[in-house]
Amino acid sequence: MGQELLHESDSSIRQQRIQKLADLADKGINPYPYYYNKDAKASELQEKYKDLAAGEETEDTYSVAGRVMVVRNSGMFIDLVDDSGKIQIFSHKENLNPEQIALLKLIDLGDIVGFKGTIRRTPRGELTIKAKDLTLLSKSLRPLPNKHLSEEKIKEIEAKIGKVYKLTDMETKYRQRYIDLIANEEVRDTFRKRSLIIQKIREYLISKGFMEVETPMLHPQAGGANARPFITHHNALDMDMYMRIAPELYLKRLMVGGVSEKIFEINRSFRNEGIDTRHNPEFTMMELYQAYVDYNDMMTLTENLVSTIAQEVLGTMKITYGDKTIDLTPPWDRKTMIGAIQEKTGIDFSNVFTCEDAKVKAQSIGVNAEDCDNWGQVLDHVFEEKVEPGLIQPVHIYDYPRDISPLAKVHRSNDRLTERFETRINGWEVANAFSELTDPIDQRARFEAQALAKANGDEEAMSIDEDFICALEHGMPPTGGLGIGIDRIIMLLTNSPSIRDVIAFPTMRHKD
RNA sequence: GCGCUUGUAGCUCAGCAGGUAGAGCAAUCCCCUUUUAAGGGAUAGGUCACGCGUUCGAAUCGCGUCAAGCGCACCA
Repeated sequence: MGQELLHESDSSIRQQRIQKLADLADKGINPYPYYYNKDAKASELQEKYKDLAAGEETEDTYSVAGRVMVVRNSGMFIDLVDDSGKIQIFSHKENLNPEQIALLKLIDLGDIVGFKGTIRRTPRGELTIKAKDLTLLSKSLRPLPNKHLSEEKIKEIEAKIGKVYKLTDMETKYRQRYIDLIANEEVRDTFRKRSLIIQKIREYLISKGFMEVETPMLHPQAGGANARPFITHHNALDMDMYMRIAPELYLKRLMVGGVSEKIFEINRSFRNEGIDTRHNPEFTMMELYQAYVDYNDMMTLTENLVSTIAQEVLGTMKITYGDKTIDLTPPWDRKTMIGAIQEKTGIDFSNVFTCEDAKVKAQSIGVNAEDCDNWGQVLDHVFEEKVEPGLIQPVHIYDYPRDISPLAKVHRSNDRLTERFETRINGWEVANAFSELTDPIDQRARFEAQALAKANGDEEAMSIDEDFICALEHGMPPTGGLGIGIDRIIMLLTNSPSIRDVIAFPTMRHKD
Protein backbone atom coordinates (compact mmCIF):
# COMPACT_ATOMS: atom_id res chain seq x y z
CA MET A 1 0.00 0.00 0.00
CA GLY A 2 2.87 2.32 0.70
CA GLN A 3 4.77 0.89 -2.24
CA GLU A 4 3.98 3.64 -4.70
CA LEU A 5 5.18 6.18 -2.18
CA LEU A 6 8.70 4.82 -2.28
CA HIS A 7 10.89 6.79 -4.63
CA GLU A 8 14.61 6.72 -5.04
CA SER A 9 14.78 10.40 -4.18
CA ASP A 10 13.23 9.87 -0.75
CA SER A 11 15.42 10.24 2.25
CA SER A 12 16.01 7.06 4.15
CA ILE A 13 14.23 8.38 7.21
CA ARG A 14 11.11 9.00 5.20
CA GLN A 15 11.36 5.57 3.60
CA GLN A 16 11.70 3.94 6.99
CA ARG A 17 8.62 5.66 8.24
CA ILE A 18 6.61 4.79 5.17
CA GLN A 19 7.59 1.19 5.91
CA LYS A 20 6.18 1.69 9.39
CA LEU A 21 2.87 2.66 7.81
CA ALA A 22 2.79 -0.81 6.29
CA ASP A 23 3.67 -2.38 9.64
CA LEU A 24 0.82 -0.44 11.23
CA ALA A 25 -1.57 -1.57 8.50
CA ASP A 26 -0.57 -5.17 9.23
CA LYS A 27 -1.59 -4.62 12.84
CA GLY A 28 -4.90 -3.14 11.73
CA ILE A 29 -3.95 0.30 13.02
CA ASN A 30 -5.01 3.42 11.10
CA PRO A 31 -2.12 5.88 11.37
CA TYR A 32 -4.47 8.76 10.55
CA PRO A 33 -7.61 8.21 12.63
CA TYR A 34 -10.63 10.49 12.95
CA TYR A 35 -10.83 11.70 16.55
CA TYR A 36 -9.43 11.44 20.03
CA ASN A 37 -11.24 12.05 23.26
CA LYS A 38 -8.66 14.45 24.69
CA ASP A 39 -9.79 15.67 28.08
CA ALA A 40 -6.80 17.57 29.45
CA LYS A 41 -4.08 19.90 28.31
CA ALA A 42 -0.50 19.70 29.50
CA SER A 43 -0.44 23.06 31.22
CA GLU A 44 -3.80 22.48 32.92
CA LEU A 45 -2.40 19.37 34.53
CA GLN A 46 0.86 21.07 35.44
CA GLU A 47 -1.18 23.74 37.20
CA LYS A 48 -3.69 21.41 38.81
CA TYR A 49 -1.03 19.10 40.26
CA LYS A 50 1.63 21.66 41.04
CA ASP A 51 1.48 20.69 44.72
CA LEU A 52 1.78 16.95 44.12
CA ALA A 53 4.99 15.90 45.83
CA ALA A 54 7.85 14.13 44.08
CA GLY A 55 7.34 10.38 44.16
CA GLU A 56 3.58 10.61 44.78
CA GLU A 57 1.03 8.87 42.62
CA THR A 58 -2.69 9.39 42.09
CA GLU A 59 -5.43 7.33 40.51
CA ASP A 60 -6.68 10.39 38.59
CA THR A 61 -6.96 9.45 34.94
CA TYR A 62 -6.62 11.77 31.95
CA SER A 63 -6.29 11.56 28.21
CA VAL A 64 -3.72 13.91 26.73
CA ALA A 65 -2.62 14.36 23.14
CA GLY A 66 0.12 16.20 21.32
CA ARG A 67 3.36 15.88 19.42
CA VAL A 68 6.17 13.60 20.59
CA MET A 69 9.10 15.99 20.96
CA VAL A 70 11.61 14.09 23.06
CA VAL A 71 12.03 10.37 23.63
CA ARG A 72 14.22 8.97 26.40
CA ASN A 73 15.07 5.46 27.50
CA SER A 74 13.88 3.75 24.34
CA GLY A 75 10.43 5.25 24.52
CA MET A 76 9.87 4.72 28.22
CA PHE A 77 9.80 8.48 28.70
CA ILE A 78 8.27 10.84 26.18
CA ASP A 79 7.87 14.61 26.27
CA LEU A 80 4.48 15.30 24.77
CA VAL A 81 3.85 18.88 23.64
CA ASP A 82 0.46 20.41 22.95
CA ASP A 83 -0.52 24.03 22.38
CA SER A 84 -0.43 24.72 26.10
CA GLY A 85 2.92 23.22 27.00
CA LYS A 86 4.68 19.96 27.82
CA ILE A 87 3.93 16.90 29.91
CA GLN A 88 6.00 13.77 30.37
CA ILE A 89 4.63 10.34 29.51
CA PHE A 90 5.87 7.23 31.31
CA SER A 91 5.26 4.02 29.38
CA HIS A 92 6.23 0.84 31.20
CA LYS A 93 5.51 -2.71 30.17
CA GLU A 94 3.89 -3.33 33.56
CA ASN A 95 1.12 -0.96 32.58
CA LEU A 96 0.73 -1.74 28.89
CA ASN A 97 -0.26 -4.90 27.06
CA PRO A 98 1.99 -6.46 24.37
CA GLU A 99 0.02 -4.87 21.52
CA GLN A 100 0.49 -1.46 23.09
CA ILE A 101 4.19 -2.08 23.65
CA ALA A 102 4.48 -3.07 19.99
CA LEU A 103 2.72 0.13 18.94
CA LEU A 104 5.02 2.16 21.17
CA LYS A 105 7.97 0.79 19.23
CA LEU A 106 6.50 2.25 16.03
CA ILE A 107 6.13 5.75 17.53
CA ASP A 108 8.66 8.27 16.24
CA LEU A 109 9.74 11.73 17.16
CA GLY A 110 7.23 14.11 15.62
CA ASP A 111 4.23 11.78 15.72
CA ILE A 112 0.95 13.02 17.15
CA VAL A 113 -0.09 10.60 19.88
CA GLY A 114 -2.80 10.36 22.52
CA PHE A 115 -2.00 8.85 25.91
CA LYS A 116 -4.44 7.86 28.62
CA GLY A 117 -3.17 7.21 32.10
CA THR A 118 -2.81 8.25 35.69
CA ILE A 119 -1.07 11.26 37.17
CA ARG A 120 2.12 10.83 39.15
CA ARG A 121 5.15 12.89 39.94
CA THR A 122 8.46 11.09 39.48
CA PRO A 123 11.09 11.04 42.21
CA ARG A 124 13.01 13.55 40.08
CA GLY A 125 10.03 15.89 40.29
CA GLU A 126 8.56 15.67 36.79
CA LEU A 127 4.77 15.57 36.47
CA THR A 128 4.05 12.49 34.44
CA ILE A 129 1.21 10.51 32.88
CA LYS A 130 1.67 6.83 33.63
CA ALA A 131 0.33 5.48 30.37
CA LYS A 132 -2.30 2.74 30.42
CA ASP A 133 -3.23 3.20 26.80
CA LEU A 134 -1.89 4.98 23.73
CA THR A 135 -3.37 5.91 20.36
CA LEU A 136 -1.42 6.95 17.30
CA LEU A 137 -3.19 10.05 15.97
CA SER A 138 -0.92 11.03 13.09
CA LYS A 139 2.24 9.43 11.76
CA SER A 140 5.00 11.89 10.89
CA LEU A 141 7.02 10.86 7.85
CA ARG A 142 9.58 13.63 7.97
CA PRO A 143 12.29 14.15 10.57
CA LEU A 144 12.21 17.16 12.88
CA PRO A 145 15.03 19.61 13.37
CA ASN A 146 17.03 18.24 16.24
CA LYS A 147 18.92 19.28 19.25
CA HIS A 148 22.39 20.46 18.61
CA LEU A 149 25.00 20.56 21.22
CA SER A 150 27.42 23.44 20.95
CA GLU A 151 28.48 24.77 24.34
CA GLU A 152 26.35 27.81 23.81
CA LYS A 153 23.27 25.78 23.03
CA ILE A 154 23.77 23.50 25.96
CA LYS A 155 23.39 26.51 28.20
CA GLU A 156 20.16 27.36 26.45
CA ILE A 157 18.92 23.84 26.95
CA GLU A 158 19.80 24.01 30.60
CA ALA A 159 18.03 27.32 30.89
CA LYS A 160 14.89 26.16 29.16
CA ILE A 161 14.07 22.65 28.12
CA GLY A 162 11.59 23.86 25.53
CA LYS A 163 14.35 25.09 23.26
CA VAL A 164 15.97 21.74 22.73
CA TYR A 165 14.68 21.66 19.19
CA LYS A 166 15.91 24.47 17.07
CA LEU A 167 15.66 25.67 13.52
CA THR A 168 17.69 28.72 12.54
CA ASP A 169 17.83 28.58 8.75
CA MET A 170 15.92 31.69 7.68
CA GLU A 171 14.75 30.28 4.40
CA THR A 172 13.25 27.19 5.98
CA LYS A 173 11.71 29.24 8.77
CA TYR A 174 9.86 31.43 6.28
CA ARG A 175 9.05 28.92 3.55
CA GLN A 176 8.06 26.11 5.90
CA ARG A 177 6.73 28.02 8.87
CA TYR A 178 5.08 24.91 10.27
CA ILE A 179 8.53 23.46 10.97
CA ASP A 180 9.58 26.72 12.60
CA LEU A 181 6.48 26.59 14.78
CA ILE A 182 7.00 22.97 15.76
CA ALA A 183 10.65 23.52 16.56
CA ASN A 184 10.75 26.93 18.17
CA GLU A 185 8.67 27.81 21.20
CA GLU A 186 9.43 31.52 20.87
CA VAL A 187 7.97 31.51 17.36
CA ARG A 188 4.77 29.95 18.68
CA ASP A 189 4.74 32.71 21.31
CA THR A 190 5.10 35.42 18.68
CA PHE A 191 2.14 34.22 16.64
CA ARG A 192 0.00 33.71 19.70
CA LYS A 193 0.79 37.29 20.66
CA ARG A 194 -0.07 38.45 17.17
CA SER A 195 -3.50 36.93 17.52
CA LEU A 196 -3.95 38.36 21.00
CA ILE A 197 -2.89 41.86 19.92
CA ILE A 198 -5.42 41.92 17.09
CA GLN A 199 -8.11 40.53 19.37
CA LYS A 200 -7.40 43.23 21.95
CA ILE A 201 -7.52 45.96 19.32
CA ARG A 202 -10.95 44.72 18.25
CA GLU A 203 -12.16 44.54 21.81
CA TYR A 204 -10.87 48.02 22.56
CA LEU A 205 -12.50 49.60 19.54
CA ILE A 206 -15.78 47.76 19.99
CA SER A 207 -15.84 48.82 23.65
CA LYS A 208 -15.53 52.42 22.43
CA GLY A 209 -18.57 52.02 20.21
CA PHE A 210 -16.85 51.30 16.88
CA MET A 211 -18.47 48.95 14.40
CA GLU A 212 -16.30 46.56 12.40
CA VAL A 213 -16.92 46.63 8.66
CA GLU A 214 -15.49 45.05 5.54
CA THR A 215 -14.76 46.79 2.27
CA PRO A 216 -13.50 45.49 -1.10
CA MET A 217 -10.05 44.11 -1.71
CA LEU A 218 -10.62 44.21 -5.47
CA HIS A 219 -10.84 47.79 -6.65
CA PRO A 220 -11.73 49.07 -10.12
CA GLN A 221 -9.11 51.75 -9.50
CA ALA A 222 -6.37 51.97 -6.92
CA GLY A 223 -6.76 54.73 -4.36
CA GLY A 224 -6.45 55.85 -0.79
CA ALA A 225 -2.66 55.92 -0.68
CA ASN A 226 0.36 56.75 -2.78
CA ALA A 227 1.59 53.33 -3.80
CA ARG A 228 1.99 51.08 -6.77
CA PRO A 229 -0.78 48.49 -6.93
CA PHE A 230 -0.96 44.86 -7.97
CA ILE A 231 -3.04 44.53 -11.10
CA THR A 232 -5.28 41.56 -11.79
CA HIS A 233 -8.07 40.77 -14.20
CA HIS A 234 -11.68 39.74 -13.84
CA ASN A 235 -12.56 37.42 -16.69
CA ALA A 236 -16.36 37.55 -16.70
CA LEU A 237 -16.41 41.33 -16.49
CA ASP A 238 -13.35 41.52 -18.74
CA MET A 239 -11.86 44.29 -16.67
CA ASP A 240 -8.58 44.92 -14.91
CA MET A 241 -8.84 45.24 -11.17
CA TYR A 242 -6.43 46.46 -8.55
CA MET A 243 -5.65 44.81 -5.25
CA ARG A 244 -6.38 47.43 -2.68
CA ILE A 245 -3.56 49.63 -1.49
CA ALA A 246 -5.75 51.10 1.27
CA PRO A 247 -9.38 50.76 2.38
CA GLU A 248 -9.68 54.50 2.95
CA LEU A 249 -11.95 55.61 0.14
CA TYR A 250 -14.46 52.82 0.76
CA LEU A 251 -14.54 53.41 4.48
CA LYS A 252 -15.31 57.05 3.84
CA ARG A 253 -18.13 56.06 1.53
CA LEU A 254 -19.52 54.18 4.51
CA MET A 255 -19.16 57.34 6.59
CA VAL A 256 -21.24 59.15 3.97
CA GLY A 257 -23.78 56.36 4.26
CA GLY A 258 -23.87 56.74 8.00
CA VAL A 259 -24.20 53.07 8.86
CA SER A 260 -22.36 53.98 12.03
CA GLU A 261 -20.65 57.14 13.21
CA LYS A 262 -17.67 55.02 14.28
CA ILE A 263 -16.34 52.31 12.02
CA PHE A 264 -13.14 50.32 11.66
CA GLU A 265 -11.64 47.63 9.47
CA ILE A 266 -8.70 45.33 10.14
CA ASN A 267 -7.57 43.69 6.96
CA ARG A 268 -4.92 43.24 4.32
CA SER A 269 -3.64 45.81 1.87
CA PHE A 270 -1.27 45.11 -1.00
CA ARG A 271 1.49 47.24 -2.38
CA ASN A 272 3.67 46.32 -5.32
CA GLU A 273 6.89 47.63 -3.86
CA GLY A 274 10.17 46.49 -2.42
CA ILE A 275 10.55 44.00 0.40
CA ASP A 276 12.66 44.69 3.45
CA THR A 277 12.56 44.23 7.20
CA ARG A 278 9.65 46.66 7.50
CA HIS A 279 7.74 46.01 4.27
CA ASN A 280 5.88 42.95 3.03
CA PRO A 281 3.82 43.19 -0.19
CA GLU A 282 0.71 42.23 1.74
CA PHE A 283 0.34 43.65 5.20
CA THR A 284 -2.35 44.25 7.77
CA MET A 285 -3.83 47.68 8.35
CA MET A 286 -6.34 48.92 10.84
CA GLU A 287 -8.25 51.95 9.69
CA LEU A 288 -10.94 53.70 11.68
CA TYR A 289 -13.20 56.68 11.12
CA GLN A 290 -15.10 58.65 13.72
CA ALA A 291 -17.66 61.34 12.88
CA TYR A 292 -17.64 64.80 14.49
CA VAL A 293 -14.04 64.67 15.72
CA ASP A 294 -10.77 65.92 14.27
CA TYR A 295 -7.13 64.86 14.16
CA ASN A 296 -6.49 65.96 17.72
CA ASP A 297 -8.90 63.30 18.92
CA MET A 298 -7.14 60.78 16.67
CA MET A 299 -3.82 61.50 18.41
CA THR A 300 -5.37 60.76 21.78
CA LEU A 301 -7.09 57.68 20.47
CA THR A 302 -3.85 56.37 18.93
CA GLU A 303 -1.85 56.63 22.12
CA ASN A 304 -4.62 55.25 24.29
CA LEU A 305 -5.16 52.32 21.94
CA VAL A 306 -1.50 51.34 21.55
CA SER A 307 -0.60 51.79 25.21
CA THR A 308 -3.65 49.85 26.36
CA ILE A 309 -2.83 46.96 24.05
CA ALA A 310 0.75 46.89 25.34
CA GLN A 311 -0.49 46.84 28.91
CA GLU A 312 -2.96 44.05 28.24
CA VAL A 313 -0.66 41.87 26.16
CA LEU A 314 2.68 42.48 27.88
CA GLY A 315 1.58 43.77 31.26
CA THR A 316 3.60 46.94 30.82
CA MET A 317 3.74 50.10 28.75
CA LYS A 318 7.54 50.16 28.82
CA ILE A 319 8.61 47.82 26.07
CA THR A 320 12.00 46.51 25.04
CA TYR A 321 12.90 46.51 21.36
CA GLY A 322 16.38 45.27 20.59
CA ASP A 323 18.64 47.28 22.85
CA LYS A 324 16.11 50.08 23.23
CA THR A 325 13.51 50.76 25.84
CA ILE A 326 10.41 52.48 24.52
CA ASP A 327 7.89 54.03 26.87
CA LEU A 328 4.37 53.91 25.45
CA THR A 329 2.77 55.56 28.46
CA PRO A 330 0.49 58.38 27.27
CA PRO A 331 0.45 61.23 26.62
CA TRP A 332 2.97 61.08 23.76
CA ASP A 333 5.03 63.97 22.44
CA ARG A 334 3.39 66.10 19.77
CA LYS A 335 5.50 68.14 17.39
CA THR A 336 4.65 69.96 14.21
CA MET A 337 6.61 68.77 11.21
CA ILE A 338 7.99 72.26 10.65
CA GLY A 339 8.86 72.57 14.34
CA ALA A 340 10.58 69.19 14.45
CA ILE A 341 12.68 70.12 11.43
CA GLN A 342 13.56 73.50 12.90
CA GLU A 343 14.53 71.89 16.19
CA LYS A 344 16.88 69.52 14.41
CA THR A 345 18.29 71.69 11.64
CA GLY A 346 17.63 75.27 12.64
CA ILE A 347 15.73 75.91 9.44
CA ASP A 348 12.25 77.38 9.70
CA PHE A 349 10.43 76.23 6.60
CA SER A 350 7.36 78.27 7.49
CA ASN A 351 9.35 81.22 6.18
CA VAL A 352 10.25 79.43 2.96
CA PHE A 353 7.58 79.80 0.34
CA THR A 354 8.70 78.32 -2.96
CA CYS A 355 9.86 74.93 -3.97
CA GLU A 356 13.11 76.37 -5.28
CA ASP A 357 13.89 78.21 -2.05
CA ALA A 358 13.09 75.06 -0.09
CA LYS A 359 15.52 73.06 -2.22
CA VAL A 360 18.24 75.62 -1.55
CA LYS A 361 17.62 75.38 2.18
CA ALA A 362 17.67 71.60 2.00
CA GLN A 363 20.92 71.67 0.08
CA SER A 364 22.43 73.92 2.76
CA ILE A 365 22.11 71.09 5.27
CA GLY A 366 23.22 68.38 2.88
CA VAL A 367 19.85 67.09 1.77
CA ASN A 368 19.50 66.61 -1.96
CA ALA A 369 15.89 67.43 -2.84
CA GLU A 370 16.38 67.94 -6.57
CA ASP A 371 13.76 65.36 -7.49
CA CYS A 372 11.05 67.07 -5.44
CA ASP A 373 8.22 68.76 -7.30
CA ASN A 374 6.92 71.07 -4.60
CA TRP A 375 7.52 72.67 -1.21
CA GLY A 376 5.80 69.87 0.67
CA GLN A 377 7.89 67.13 -0.87
CA VAL A 378 11.08 68.98 0.05
CA LEU A 379 9.84 69.33 3.60
CA ASP A 380 8.99 65.64 3.76
CA HIS A 381 12.37 64.71 2.35
CA VAL A 382 14.25 66.84 4.86
CA PHE A 383 12.16 65.38 7.64
CA GLU A 384 12.93 61.80 6.62
CA GLU A 385 16.63 62.50 6.28
CA LYS A 386 17.26 64.63 9.31
CA VAL A 387 14.56 64.05 11.89
CA GLU A 388 13.00 60.62 11.54
CA PRO A 389 15.99 58.43 12.49
CA GLY A 390 16.17 60.03 15.94
CA LEU A 391 12.50 59.53 16.82
CA ILE A 392 12.71 56.45 19.00
CA GLN A 393 10.13 57.32 21.63
CA PRO A 394 6.54 57.69 20.44
CA VAL A 395 5.76 61.06 18.91
CA HIS A 396 2.97 62.51 16.80
CA ILE A 397 4.37 64.62 13.97
CA TYR A 398 1.51 66.85 12.87
CA ASP A 399 0.50 69.47 10.31
CA TYR A 400 1.76 67.85 7.14
CA PRO A 401 2.13 69.82 3.90
CA ARG A 402 -0.94 69.99 1.73
CA ASP A 403 1.17 69.04 -1.31
CA ILE A 404 1.68 65.51 -0.01
CA SER A 405 -1.66 64.98 1.75
CA PRO A 406 -4.38 64.74 -0.91
CA LEU A 407 -7.02 63.23 1.36
CA ALA A 408 -6.61 65.46 4.42
CA LYS A 409 -8.53 68.62 5.23
CA VAL A 410 -6.72 71.93 4.86
CA HIS A 411 -5.38 73.23 8.15
CA ARG A 412 -7.87 75.58 9.74
CA SER A 413 -5.23 78.30 10.18
CA ASN A 414 -2.64 77.68 7.43
CA ASP A 415 -3.66 76.73 3.94
CA ARG A 416 -0.23 75.33 3.00
CA LEU A 417 -0.72 72.63 5.60
CA THR A 418 -3.27 69.96 6.39
CA GLU A 419 -4.60 68.57 9.63
CA ARG A 420 -2.64 65.38 9.29
CA PHE A 421 -0.24 63.60 11.59
CA GLU A 422 1.96 60.56 11.49
CA THR A 423 2.96 58.75 14.64
CA ARG A 424 6.54 57.56 14.84
CA ILE A 425 7.82 54.86 17.16
CA ASN A 426 11.36 53.54 16.87
CA GLY A 427 11.71 55.78 13.82
CA TRP A 428 8.93 53.92 12.00
CA GLU A 429 5.67 55.27 10.78
CA VAL A 430 3.10 53.32 12.74
CA ALA A 431 0.07 55.59 12.32
CA ASN A 432 -1.19 58.08 9.77
CA ALA A 433 -4.28 60.15 10.47
CA PHE A 434 -6.14 63.26 9.53
CA SER A 435 -9.10 65.44 9.83
CA GLU A 436 -10.62 63.89 6.73
CA LEU A 437 -11.14 66.02 3.68
CA THR A 438 -14.92 66.20 3.32
CA ASP A 439 -15.18 69.08 0.82
CA PRO A 440 -15.92 67.51 -2.58
CA ILE A 441 -14.79 70.58 -4.50
CA ASP A 442 -11.42 70.63 -2.79
CA GLN A 443 -11.13 66.85 -3.08
CA ARG A 444 -11.57 67.11 -6.82
CA ALA A 445 -8.86 69.76 -7.00
CA ARG A 446 -6.50 67.54 -4.97
CA PHE A 447 -7.19 64.55 -7.18
CA GLU A 448 -6.53 66.69 -10.24
CA ALA A 449 -3.15 67.71 -8.86
CA GLN A 450 -2.41 64.03 -8.24
CA ALA A 451 -3.52 63.09 -11.72
CA LEU A 452 -1.19 65.72 -13.13
CA ALA A 453 1.72 64.28 -11.15
CA LYS A 454 0.81 60.83 -12.39
CA ALA A 455 0.76 62.09 -15.96
CA ASN A 456 4.23 63.49 -15.34
CA GLY A 457 5.52 60.09 -14.39
CA ASP A 458 4.79 59.66 -10.66
CA GLU A 459 3.75 56.02 -10.60
CA GLU A 460 2.53 56.23 -7.03
CA ALA A 461 0.26 59.22 -7.52
CA MET A 462 -3.50 58.84 -7.28
CA SER A 463 -5.97 59.27 -10.06
CA ILE A 464 -9.34 60.96 -9.95
CA ASP A 465 -11.96 58.77 -8.28
CA GLU A 466 -15.23 60.20 -9.62
CA ASP A 467 -17.34 57.74 -7.71
CA PHE A 468 -15.71 58.77 -4.45
CA ILE A 469 -16.21 62.47 -5.19
CA CYS A 470 -19.83 61.75 -5.98
CA ALA A 471 -20.12 60.14 -2.54
CA LEU A 472 -18.61 63.22 -0.88
CA GLU A 473 -21.03 65.41 -2.80
CA HIS A 474 -23.82 63.73 -0.87
CA GLY A 475 -22.31 65.04 2.36
CA MET A 476 -19.93 63.41 4.81
CA PRO A 477 -19.83 64.56 8.42
CA PRO A 478 -16.65 66.10 9.81
CA THR A 479 -14.57 63.00 10.50
CA GLY A 480 -11.32 61.97 12.09
CA GLY A 481 -9.61 59.05 10.37
CA LEU A 482 -6.71 56.88 11.50
CA GLY A 483 -4.64 54.10 9.99
CA ILE A 484 -2.30 51.89 11.98
CA GLY A 485 0.21 49.41 10.57
CA ILE A 486 -0.63 46.35 12.60
CA ASP A 487 2.43 44.34 11.63
CA ARG A 488 4.75 47.06 12.86
CA ILE A 489 2.89 47.32 16.15
CA ILE A 490 3.26 43.56 16.51
CA MET A 491 6.97 43.79 15.71
CA LEU A 492 7.38 46.32 18.51
CA LEU A 493 5.38 44.32 21.03
CA THR A 494 7.09 41.02 20.21
CA ASN A 495 10.60 42.44 19.83
CA SER A 496 10.80 41.07 16.29
CA PRO A 497 13.58 42.46 14.07
CA SER A 498 11.80 41.75 10.76
CA ILE A 499 8.22 42.03 9.55
CA ARG A 500 8.67 38.48 8.28
CA ASP A 501 8.92 37.31 11.86
CA VAL A 502 5.33 38.41 12.53
CA ILE A 503 3.74 37.31 9.24
CA ALA A 504 3.24 33.55 9.23
CA PHE A 505 3.88 33.15 5.52
CA PRO A 506 5.82 36.15 4.24
CA THR A 507 6.12 36.76 0.52
CA MET A 508 9.03 34.80 -0.90
CA ARG A 509 10.49 34.45 -4.33
CA HIS A 510 9.21 31.44 -6.20
CA LYS A 511 11.48 28.47 -5.86
CA ASP A 512 11.48 25.10 -7.54
C1' G B 1 17.95 47.32 -9.07
C1' C B 2 23.19 47.70 -6.68
C1' G B 3 26.77 45.97 -2.90
C1' C B 4 28.40 42.56 0.96
C1' U B 5 27.69 37.71 3.06
C1' U B 6 25.73 32.80 2.84
C1' G B 7 24.09 27.90 0.43
C1' U B 8 28.27 20.76 2.71
C1' A B 9 23.91 14.41 5.73
C1' G B 10 16.90 15.46 8.34
C1' C B 11 18.91 19.73 11.97
C1' U B 12 23.27 22.68 13.77
C1' C B 13 27.99 23.11 11.90
C1' A B 14 33.46 21.77 10.61
C1' G B 15 36.44 20.92 6.22
C1' C B 16 38.46 25.57 1.68
C1' A B 17 47.56 27.41 0.69
C1' G B 18 42.94 22.08 -4.77
C1' G B 19 44.02 15.29 -3.92
C1' U B 20 37.49 13.47 -4.77
C1' A B 21 33.87 14.60 2.71
C1' G B 22 33.61 14.81 8.78
C1' A B 23 31.29 15.78 13.97
C1' G B 24 27.15 16.16 17.44
C1' C B 25 22.11 15.39 17.53
C1' A B 26 18.21 12.80 14.56
C1' A B 27 17.82 7.55 12.05
C1' U B 28 18.49 1.75 12.06
C1' C B 29 19.95 -2.69 15.05
C1' C B 30 21.59 -4.58 19.86
C1' C B 31 22.45 -3.99 25.25
C1' C B 32 20.87 -1.50 29.69
C1' U B 33 17.43 1.22 32.03
C1' U B 34 11.89 4.94 36.58
C1' U B 35 14.86 8.82 32.72
C1' U B 36 15.13 13.99 31.79
C1' A B 37 21.05 16.84 26.99
C1' A B 38 19.56 9.16 29.92
C1' G B 39 23.85 5.72 29.00
C1' G B 40 26.91 1.88 26.16
C1' G B 41 28.05 -0.77 21.42
C1' A B 42 27.50 -1.34 16.12
C1' U B 43 25.51 0.40 11.34
C1' A B 44 23.61 3.36 7.63
C1' G B 45 23.00 8.21 5.49
C1' G B 46 25.69 13.43 1.12
C1' U B 47 24.99 14.76 -7.63
C1' C B 48 29.33 19.45 -0.98
C1' A B 49 22.52 24.79 -4.36
C1' C B 50 22.92 24.37 -9.99
C1' G B 51 25.80 25.02 -14.69
C1' C B 52 30.24 26.04 -17.32
C1' G B 53 35.45 26.61 -16.99
C1' U B 54 40.88 26.23 -15.10
C1' U B 55 43.52 21.70 -13.58
C1' C B 56 46.25 15.17 -14.04
C1' G B 57 42.61 16.13 -10.08
C1' A B 58 37.61 21.08 -7.46
C1' A B 59 33.21 21.13 -1.80
C1' U B 60 37.74 24.00 -2.03
C1' C B 61 40.01 28.46 -7.60
C1' G B 62 37.27 31.56 -11.78
C1' C B 63 32.75 32.98 -14.41
C1' G B 64 27.52 32.55 -14.67
C1' U B 65 22.57 31.08 -12.73
C1' C B 66 19.17 30.21 -8.67
C1' A B 67 17.74 31.01 -3.55
C1' A B 68 18.39 33.43 1.26
C1' G B 69 20.12 37.20 4.94
C1' C B 70 21.89 42.13 5.72
C1' G B 71 22.85 47.12 3.90
C1' C B 72 21.78 50.90 0.16
C1' A B 73 18.33 52.50 -3.43
C1' C B 74 13.09 52.43 -4.41
C1' C B 75 9.07 52.68 -1.34
C1' A B 76 5.35 55.03 3.72
